[in-house]
Amino acid sequence: MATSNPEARPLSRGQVELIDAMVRASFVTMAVLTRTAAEHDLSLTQLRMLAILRDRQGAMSELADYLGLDRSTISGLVDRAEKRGLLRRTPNPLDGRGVDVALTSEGIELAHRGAEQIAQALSPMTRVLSRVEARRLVALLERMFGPDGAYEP
Amino acid sequence: MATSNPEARPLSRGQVELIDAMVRASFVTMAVLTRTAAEHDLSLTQLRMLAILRDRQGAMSELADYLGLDRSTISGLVDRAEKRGLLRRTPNPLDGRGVDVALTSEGIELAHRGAEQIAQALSPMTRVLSRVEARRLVALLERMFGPDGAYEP
DNA sequence: TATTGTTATACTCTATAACTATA
DNA sequence: TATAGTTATAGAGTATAACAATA
Repeated sequence: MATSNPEARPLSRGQVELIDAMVRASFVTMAVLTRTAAEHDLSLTQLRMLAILRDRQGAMSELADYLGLDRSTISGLVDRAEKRGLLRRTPNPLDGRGVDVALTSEGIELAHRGAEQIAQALSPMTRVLSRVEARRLVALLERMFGPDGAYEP
Repeated sequence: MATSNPEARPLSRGQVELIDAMVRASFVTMAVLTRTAAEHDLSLTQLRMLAILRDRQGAMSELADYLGLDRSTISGLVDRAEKRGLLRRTPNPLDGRGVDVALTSEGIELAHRGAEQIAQALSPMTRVLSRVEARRLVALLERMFGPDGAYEP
């Protein structure tokens, strides 16, 4: 439900400008990510799943937590990726209900190439900044959104 | 197809850190946008459409250009929004083939509330920065992604 | 009883292809 | 012929509800 909050704290002009800039930058960044994923016939969600599984394999339910999606949604995502040979399901030996998921070598390679290609696709923008500016921007973004690892793309 | 480019220019460590930070920040921002839209039973695409139409009404095909989507996709989006009373189609009086789209007052109000609520939802993060830092961040983002208006969220 | 995962169902988003009406 | 828009179709992503198997 829409929690209407008519007495929200008013935002300064500078705050609004920053929010607009962040939203705009995010849309551009996501568009690059989506396009890069599509070049490999992957959705953004599939690419995120590969990125997560590259760092840590685990149970279906853990995957659901990381991606913030329902378990039934994960079943479908894993189905399609498994059919493409990108990952494999294995029954959890300790819990008869559990199913673990791990990338195949093909999946690992695709995740790696995807990450590399995203970086290349974004680099024309990031290269605009000097070394000092880049470091400053990273520091500001981490102040706002938390340091490395707080979120899993 | 995946244009594999094995000889892409290598990226410095600083560049990679900046790219990672931008991607992470974008995912967080988009998650806030998606959640806020969902509170009004809107998809992110629907919210974008309302935001675009708030600034300028126009032809279906213009909407397709702004959103970067196929015209057939726009037909469906407009169908559902029209059924909800958020916008209205009117035949273009100058071109018998054309159909113009404009928000209803209900649509305008929802677009306005949506934008306000997004700003409120993002403000806990942006407020972390001082006035000077915020201004600096906006300048850096605009250097990278172009100034206001280059992209339409 | 509670949890894990799957399945059935329904809806949105998206593109492609085929179509119509107009230019 | 070319353009604007719609429709039919197909497939992915998503959630809810119902379910089976296991804990």
